Amino acid sequence: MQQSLGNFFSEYIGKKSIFKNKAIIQSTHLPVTLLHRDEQINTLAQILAPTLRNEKPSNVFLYGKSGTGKTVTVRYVIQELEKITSSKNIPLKIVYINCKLKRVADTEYRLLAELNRAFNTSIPATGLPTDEVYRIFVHSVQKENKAIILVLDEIDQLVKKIGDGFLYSLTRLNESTQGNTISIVGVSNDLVFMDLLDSRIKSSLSEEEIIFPPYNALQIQDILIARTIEAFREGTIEEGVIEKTAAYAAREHGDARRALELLRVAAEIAERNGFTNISTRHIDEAEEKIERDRVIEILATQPKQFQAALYSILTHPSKNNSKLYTGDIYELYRHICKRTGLKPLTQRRISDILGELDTLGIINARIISKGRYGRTREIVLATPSTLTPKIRRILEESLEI
DNA sequence: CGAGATTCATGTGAAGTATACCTTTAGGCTTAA
DNA sequence: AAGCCTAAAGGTATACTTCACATGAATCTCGTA
Repeated sequence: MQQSLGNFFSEYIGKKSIFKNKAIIQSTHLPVTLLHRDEQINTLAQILAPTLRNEKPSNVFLYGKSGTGKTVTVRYVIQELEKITSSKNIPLKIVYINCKLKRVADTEYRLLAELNRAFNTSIPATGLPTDEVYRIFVHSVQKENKAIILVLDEIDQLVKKIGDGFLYSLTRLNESTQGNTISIVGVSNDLVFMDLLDSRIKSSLSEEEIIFPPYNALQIQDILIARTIEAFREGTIEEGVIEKTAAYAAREHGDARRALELLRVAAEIAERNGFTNISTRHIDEAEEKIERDRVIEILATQPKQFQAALYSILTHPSKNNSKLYTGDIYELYRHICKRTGLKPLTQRRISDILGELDTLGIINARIISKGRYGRTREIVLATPSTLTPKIRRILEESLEI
């Protein structure tokens, strides 16, 4: 056994890797040139350029569905901007925050705390008044004495959750930081997100807007080819793989990030199974694996109560696939709490939790009215049924059932 | 038969509570002069 | 006397509970044709 492991390792070294440079297709990689986004890059650069002359640039909003290159464009422009500012000693600081990450920036307070962290000021998780945290932030800004560009990625998530008040506070911050301007670059996946905003905020925040249209299949192919040339050894990609990947991605509103991920995971699968080439079959496997990993990742990081609620949905004895309703779930949930020693929450709270599980995309919880028989959420699992046993095992383990 | 009232099961908003954690402050102790 | 530590006081954010009211179509009621 151990002998063969040694063989395995030495063989592993001897084997030629499919990858030439794996980092190229990892999601953190920032390519040297961005394809098919010249217009957006130029516009954004023009908007932000005034910082180079110590003038406050307009606030900008970037729209576009996921994987249309928003984040990468921002990162690219930021990088170039920072190169200039640091070489010419222009006082500018750029802060990038992803609002989607739970527990990092999903309330106003936590966003502020994160902002302060960017200025190397640590803020306790609780205990301070929010306006105190604002004051600390203003103080840090003045101490650094630089113009600030604040990039808020996935800002729509945050606004949906806690409203738009914080945006108002942020724009007003300019009045209290004498001389040091703060500009906001908002990035949103939601195209109609603006409608949720208060009109005052809307006008001050979206002085400029940049739209990111989805890539079409050909553009995705371009992107994939450009990356694969650098990332993979020559001839490791079989005929039709690129096309198939692009087609998959185009089906999902032209999501380039997804396409690249698909390709990377496919390569990993191929390599692990001892293939020297990536074939279309690996793409299919990759698609499955990505979905699996995503669900499992979400699951594992959920609080116990969420897991218990989900477990109720999963194990509810609704034989003939009949629809599940909040009441049914809650009843079973209480049972599960009793068995696991978990303190049962109220139905009110479970109602909210079901809503959150819905936004996480693990379940579909549609609110319906059954007329005479009341109003409730109609709940269906949103995960592929092949995953159910696995999810179940994970939950059972975590809940110690 | 059809318009309007009723009904159910739960959605939803607001206000209150428990918990965990923060800063400030005051008192007591130690230390150095 | 100054400095430091500790504990209590006073305050906050967050997750949750409690209370009260809102929702909306199936069903019921009852006047009318």
